[in-house]
Amino acid sequence: MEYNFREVEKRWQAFWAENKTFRAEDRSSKPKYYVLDMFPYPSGSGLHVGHPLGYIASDIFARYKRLKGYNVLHPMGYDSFGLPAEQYAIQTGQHPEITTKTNIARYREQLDKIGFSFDWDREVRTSNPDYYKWTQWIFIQLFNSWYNPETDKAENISTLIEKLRSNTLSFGEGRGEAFSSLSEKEQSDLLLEHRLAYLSDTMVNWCPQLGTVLANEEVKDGVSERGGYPVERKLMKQWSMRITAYADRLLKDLDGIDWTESIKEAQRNWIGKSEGTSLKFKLQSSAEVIEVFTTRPDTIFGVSFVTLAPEHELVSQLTTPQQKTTVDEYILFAKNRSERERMADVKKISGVFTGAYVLHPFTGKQIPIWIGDYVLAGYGTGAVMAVPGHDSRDYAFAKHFDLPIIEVVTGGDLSKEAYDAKEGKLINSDFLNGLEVKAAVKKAIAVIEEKSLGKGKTNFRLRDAVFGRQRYWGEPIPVYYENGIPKVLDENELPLVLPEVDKYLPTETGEPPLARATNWKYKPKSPFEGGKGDDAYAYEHSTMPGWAGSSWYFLRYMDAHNRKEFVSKEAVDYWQNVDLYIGGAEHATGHLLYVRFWTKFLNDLGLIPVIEPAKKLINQGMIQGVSSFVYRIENSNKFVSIGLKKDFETTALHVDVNIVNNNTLDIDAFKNWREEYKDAEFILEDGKYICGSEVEKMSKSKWNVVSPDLMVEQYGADCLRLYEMFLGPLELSKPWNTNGISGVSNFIRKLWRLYQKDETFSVSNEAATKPELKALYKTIKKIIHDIENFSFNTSVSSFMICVNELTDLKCNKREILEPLAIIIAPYAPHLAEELWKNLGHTETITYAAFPECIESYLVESTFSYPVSFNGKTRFFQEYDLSLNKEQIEKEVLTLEQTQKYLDGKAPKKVIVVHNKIINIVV
RNA sequence: GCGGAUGUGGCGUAAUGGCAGCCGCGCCAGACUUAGGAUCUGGUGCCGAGAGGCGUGGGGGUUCGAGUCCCUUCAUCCGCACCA
Repeated sequence: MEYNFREVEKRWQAFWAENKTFRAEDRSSKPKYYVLDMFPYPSGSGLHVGHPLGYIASDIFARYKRLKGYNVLHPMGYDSFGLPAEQYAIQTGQHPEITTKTNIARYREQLDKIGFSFDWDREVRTSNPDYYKWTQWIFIQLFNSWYNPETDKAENISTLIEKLRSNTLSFGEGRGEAFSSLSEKEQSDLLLEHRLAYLSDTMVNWCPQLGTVLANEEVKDGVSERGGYPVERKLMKQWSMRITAYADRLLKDLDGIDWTESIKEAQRNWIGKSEGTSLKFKLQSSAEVIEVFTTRPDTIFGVSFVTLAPEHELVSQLTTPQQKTTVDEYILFAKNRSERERMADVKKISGVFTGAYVLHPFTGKQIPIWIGDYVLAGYGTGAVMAVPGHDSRDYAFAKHFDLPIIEVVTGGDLSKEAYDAKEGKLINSDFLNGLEVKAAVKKAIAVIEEKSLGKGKTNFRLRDAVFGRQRYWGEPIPVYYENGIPKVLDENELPLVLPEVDKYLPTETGEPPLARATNWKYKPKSPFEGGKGDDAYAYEHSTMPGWAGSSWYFLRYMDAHNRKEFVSKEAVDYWQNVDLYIGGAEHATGHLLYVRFWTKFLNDLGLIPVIEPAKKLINQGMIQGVSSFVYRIENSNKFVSIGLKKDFETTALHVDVNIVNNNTLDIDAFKNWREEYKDAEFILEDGKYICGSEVEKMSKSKWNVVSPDLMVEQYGADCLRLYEMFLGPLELSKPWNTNGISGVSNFIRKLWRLYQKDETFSVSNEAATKPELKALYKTIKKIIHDIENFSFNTSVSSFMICVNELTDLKCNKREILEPLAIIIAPYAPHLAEELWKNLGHTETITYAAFPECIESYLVESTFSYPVSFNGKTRFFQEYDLSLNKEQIEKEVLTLEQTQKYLDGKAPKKVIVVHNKIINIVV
């Protein structure tokens, strides 16, 4: 009886759904294990074969853990707010909610076909009001919190107000003297400078085409990540998240989590901690000072000019009348350059002299002040002390404008380039002379601090995250404005539901789409209810960014239906955090940083017991598409096969990979593919049309998308699962090809046949032989090792070896085949369930016990030693494993073969490695 | 520029410092056959008739022994980047 995967897979999928087989228990005596996939954005084009790669791996792991006796939480949901649905809505007028629902339904259907063991009762959708109510609630907690540097954690804003009132603030600029006497608006403004969710005038990445601001992570090479539109810098009143308060903890806690080194490094880079010193330079002409930040205070005597960012606040004040026109022109020039232009000519040096001077803090010498756009306004103090001898950017600037270059550290050749290395001895440096760089840095800081010229300081590259989006399809920010003062809603007023609008575009006056909503105003309580009963107040019109909902979803799965809390204490105390998180590496500095930030914040408030969202993270590689091309001869409807195309002027056109087999075009299918090709003519080679191919990102527009549905239809879900794992190491990116899938398909049939006798299902109850037991237990050992090391490709290969061996042994015994069904169940669950049932079990295989590895079946009494001479293996000799090294050495030297290879010479040394190898050195 | 990764047959890949190429695809030969893109058997790194030699991007080193460890260099991919 052949294995009918279509019938079997459908039947078991129905069984699992009906019996809620994969439901995680909230209370259990079993140890817990939480396996999470990064939830998908439900796009209109459905899943392609790349999506399931990570899901299959996590599903295997989840199923394995269930067999190992764990209470496994393995949920799935949808990150369903986002730009594509909104873009589509703008084009078609279709409400994003409708397209989102349709897309989700399609995703669900596709996911179900692959046989994932998700606990669907816990599904979450970020665009669902029951969900975003709590996203808004967390926003309110962030608004109501500030970061107390003394306790090094977030606290309720009331503790700050208390400090301001009692004038006991021991840090900051001491602006709280008369807090109580400030107006409500002034108090609000002051508090906004401390709240973790705050409103401020911020330089934002503004994308005119998308009509919204973007976070730094959403801008790549000066253009928007989505759409690729130009992005410019613009000052706007914006909601932001004070993630910088957590910079140090986000950095430090990386050491405690088992994430890939590349992700951790990307985050370290992004946070960009740098330790140095602030240093004040007094202006020559006034009492004002320019403060700079430097990591090389040791080079202080090498300063030959000071450079300010064009946006620096002192620029207009210190520029001399003679230089004013030049400087103003330069500032205008710098301002109008888009980010993209600035990045494009990083190498081009531009700047102007202000005409003003500062005094060197130690020598008192005059130092010219320049303006240059290589200095960034947003980093440090927006001003640098230029040491052209030992900083390559200062060097380039000095060379370009012919400014002096002073050598203060030995070791370089300043006529050629700057010497940036942090080694060498200090020269021309007064009290630092003769010191090594490291010692000089220490000494310089000490002297600077002693003379109150500045102090040790840490800077981060990390910026606060802009949180508002001028978009429709996102969570409304639960804020209204009362006389210009932002106020958050009460918890019982949540969710603030996304209102209906007539169009999904900004208003004519450039307001976000939410400004189109009619009657969408905050109505305060009437005087009868104890309120003031004034006018209705305007709500905030921007919405939250895509990463808001995904920054805490891992918590919601623990308690998905809780109507009173975002997650109950009981649930989070039990489930803690994610044990295994699998997803793409593209979220390294976006989602994965924000989710860590919110986790730490919620922990500070005592709402959850963990400081990190996931203990272990694995990034699956990307599956790329292999595009196929046909070559159309210019001005014709004639296509030439790739081998002959050099004789013609041709245009390469993408062709649907589904009508190309092994680079050979299905000509009839091509003619039917599109009306315009109905009468196409072809120039063939060897009677075939051969297409060209190229590896590209899998995308609809490149016609290289392979949907998992087709694979499932043709080979079955188990085959797809095994094959995707068999492709190679999980972390590796690879182009999709189905060249090897027949091997996996054959393997499944071969495995099925092991359980058959005379064309029907039948296993024997005879006792297994030693070689049979060895074949099985060797595999069990390997599979346990492989799964626990996430080496799924090698485990598929081990299954193949095992089935090959058992086939050779003609093994048909229950003692072997029953455990075999269990160990393969995580990989090929449908097949395993069917075998399990046929073996006479009435329960699902999901909770069977994973077999222990019994080492005694693997013990051998002899070993066939490779005997090598000078490292080259010459022959094999079997010895009893009870023999010790000396005995083997003695034995092996008496062999005729050995004598032959020794060729009369005396062995210099004989190395015997027990159970491994014999090496004779001549 | 900084950081991370990866280089092994025709292809995807495998090898706790111990026989390089497991497993699979492809290919070659054969068996069976109601001629199928089924199934089964054998072969398949390169050079060589053979004995044998050479082989894990290149060059050094450590070691009895290196794909694996160290140094160096090249190539490809990814992330960050006038961050003082």
